[in-house]
Amino acid sequence: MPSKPSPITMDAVYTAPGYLFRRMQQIAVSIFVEECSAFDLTPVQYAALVAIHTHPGIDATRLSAVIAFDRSTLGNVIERLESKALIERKPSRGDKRVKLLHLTKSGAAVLRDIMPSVERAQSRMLQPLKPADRKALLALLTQLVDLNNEASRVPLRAEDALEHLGKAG
Amino acid sequence: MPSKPSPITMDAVYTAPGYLFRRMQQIAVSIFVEECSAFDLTPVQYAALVAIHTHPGIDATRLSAVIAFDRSTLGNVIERLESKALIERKPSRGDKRVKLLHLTKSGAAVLRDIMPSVERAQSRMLQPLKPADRKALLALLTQLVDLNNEASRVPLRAEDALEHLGKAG
DNA sequence: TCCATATAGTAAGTATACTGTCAATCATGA
DNA sequence: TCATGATTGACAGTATACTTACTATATGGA
Repeated sequence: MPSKPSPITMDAVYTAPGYLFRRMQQIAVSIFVEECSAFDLTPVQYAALVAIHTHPGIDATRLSAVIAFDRSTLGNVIERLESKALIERKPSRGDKRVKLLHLTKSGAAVLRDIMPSVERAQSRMLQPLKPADRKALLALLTQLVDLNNEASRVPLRAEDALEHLGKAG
Repeated sequence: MPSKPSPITMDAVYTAPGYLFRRMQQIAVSIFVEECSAFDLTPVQYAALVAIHTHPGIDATRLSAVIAFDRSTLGNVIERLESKALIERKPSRGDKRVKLLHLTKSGAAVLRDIMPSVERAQSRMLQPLKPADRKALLALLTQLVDLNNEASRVPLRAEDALEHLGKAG
């Protein structure tokens, strides 16, 4: 038998996981930007720098798979990083379509220097919880993101990204 | 003594709570939009509709406090809801600055009809976890968002929002 | 070789999210 | 009452995030 629709209250919003994920993401960005204000880097730009540092000579499409960010969005992010002279784009010899990404000296220095601030930011996000709860939340979240990988518009493909090494350039 | 900086790996990104919150938020939006595609409503627009339904005659500033969304952003959201004829803006008699928000008949109908899809979406987000883990994650997340409320740019002020009732109009 | 298909990067369009700023309006206190 | 400061909604500007479409280029098979 069909159940009567329950009256709509704000709990329909406040207790919904989607709402909590959104709020927490906004809080996380806010904390990150605050801790890292001296470096003028957003969380997305930071992640891109790390990935380019870890995969020198990666191209934009693979970069998007490695950090699971949208390809179109990433184009703009790359532009901003380039205009700040933190990265360089060089044409690939093998494939005229792709542009290979490398950190500049300045980009490598910024990445090195920002790390302590990033770690402070990441700590602050979970700070209000008891240590055991921090571990539990992180474990559950890691698990959930992994299990939901295919549900995301841009699934994480960490493996694919390694193929390019040695092939391009 | 100062510790040597550890080499930067992708784990600096993958295991960071901020990164996991971002990924999970994107997955959540993706699932919501998919389940609710028949209604052409975004998660933010849905939350606004619920809040306006629950607080008829609320103004934009209080609405922003009730759902903890940025005031500037909310202006655009309200515009879109109005252009879809889901809500109405009426001038307040008491205060010439404010515009009071109400659902239209159409808005109330959409809100009633979309609820099952929203609930399916919210379920799907946590589906991959075991039931006990879903409860645990939700509890920790609720706690963390609440404890971090003041760290967010737009803290939730559910109480404030109730004051307006009976005063305005 | 040539054609169909696939891919890389780009661009346009929409929707959040936040920063500032501004004019109009309101509330308060001298 | 009048000057001051606060509030409301609007706007401009920047940065994600995603969709669709487009060009240039690669690649595979007939």
